[in-house]
Amino acid sequence: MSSTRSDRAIALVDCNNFYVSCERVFRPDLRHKPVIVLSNNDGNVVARSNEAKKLGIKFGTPFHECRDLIAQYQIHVFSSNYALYGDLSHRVMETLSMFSPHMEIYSIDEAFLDISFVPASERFAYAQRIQQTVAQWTEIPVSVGIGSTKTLAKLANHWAKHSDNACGIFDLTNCGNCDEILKNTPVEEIWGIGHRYAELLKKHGVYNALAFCKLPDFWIRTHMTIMGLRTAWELRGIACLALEEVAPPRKGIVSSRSFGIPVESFEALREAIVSYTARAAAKLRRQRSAASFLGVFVATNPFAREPQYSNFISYRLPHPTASSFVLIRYATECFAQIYRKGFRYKKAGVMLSEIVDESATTCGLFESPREVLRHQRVFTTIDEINKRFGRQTIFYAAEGIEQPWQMQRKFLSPRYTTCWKEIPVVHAN
DNA sequence: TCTGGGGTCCTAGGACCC
DNA sequence: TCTGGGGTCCTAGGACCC
Repeated sequence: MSSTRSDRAIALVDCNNFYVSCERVFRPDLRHKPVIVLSNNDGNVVARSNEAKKLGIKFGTPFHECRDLIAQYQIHVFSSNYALYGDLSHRVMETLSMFSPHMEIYSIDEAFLDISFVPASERFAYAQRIQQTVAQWTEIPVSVGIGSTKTLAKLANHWAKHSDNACGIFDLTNCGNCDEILKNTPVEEIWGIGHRYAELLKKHGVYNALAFCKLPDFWIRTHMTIMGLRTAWELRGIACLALEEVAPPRKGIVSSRSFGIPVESFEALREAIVSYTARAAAKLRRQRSAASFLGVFVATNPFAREPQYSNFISYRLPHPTASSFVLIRYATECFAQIYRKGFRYKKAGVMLSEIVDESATTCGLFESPREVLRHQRVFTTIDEINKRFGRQTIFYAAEGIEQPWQMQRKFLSPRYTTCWKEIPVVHAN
């Protein structure tokens, strides 16, 4: 079980309470104070500072359910500011890329680094350097977990944050008693085991990671599919998950939002649909793909006691495309077919699927190649301008100007790093 | 009053075909 | 009376992740 463990070393670097840490970069007065960040539309709590966690604020709690605690303890509240988080994430990842030639950006706040080239005895110090450099260059605190597989690196990261000596670093490749660590890790903390499988395992008397990876392969395979079996092998130190250094293109792209207020009119809802389609199309072009299938959905608020309606319609495009013009045209047509008057809509969205490489796009039978090329030039230009000067610098008139349906973000902080108008100002006294 | 958004993969079962 | 066997494709649903 242990022979392969020391050969390979994967570090999982994870930003601590990432969204909260981002808010604190330009608000150092908020250090050591309870801070929370809300999901889109100021719906639920999605990030909490350690102080807020200690006060009993749980992940995912609806905002309105914690108002009392917020008032009582003067918790600082922020709406999600993705412009800020995305930019700071990029800076953290750039910094991390200096520490390994092989890196997988796993999410907005996590990356796996292959650090097998670092001798076992120096890995802890290496992790410290990572931590210090990221802190100095970006002000974002990170934790580092090291293991011989991705799953073990994840598990190590858990202990980096939760062990008594919590310095934010834990090296499982260099630890005296791995079995003891696995034994102290509850099954629900294992990466790849969610609450359903955790329940199932506990029902069978399996409570910790050590007991889990000692289960017979056949049992795991039968009850938890091949995915569960991979997880078990990874915990045993046998790598089943490769480092994905190049993100594979998305197979589906969804752009959807809940509205800040219920929307009833055909025109306002159509604005939202056009806006989401434009966003999805831009994502599509960014990964150099084209979509063959388009879906549109609308829904009322399932939590409200009022007439409910939801519908979804999909449409096979005449040929794969990434043209916003084309996609907007079909999305609008689809929307017109499912819209029903007299409902208070809360959410709408657009899905693009059956995604192919842009080189596979063909010119439609009744389109002129010149027209298609013209479209491509227009979008390349628009995308470039929006990239340089900020999203929505150029947008479609049909997206609307006022956009009363926009999501609610009452506690939004400035876009300190991505918008000239909101750049921080230093006052000299 | 107020409840997010965006992804992945696997499996079972049905339709259909030869 | 006997009532095959193997394959593909699609879909819905379930599990997971951040």
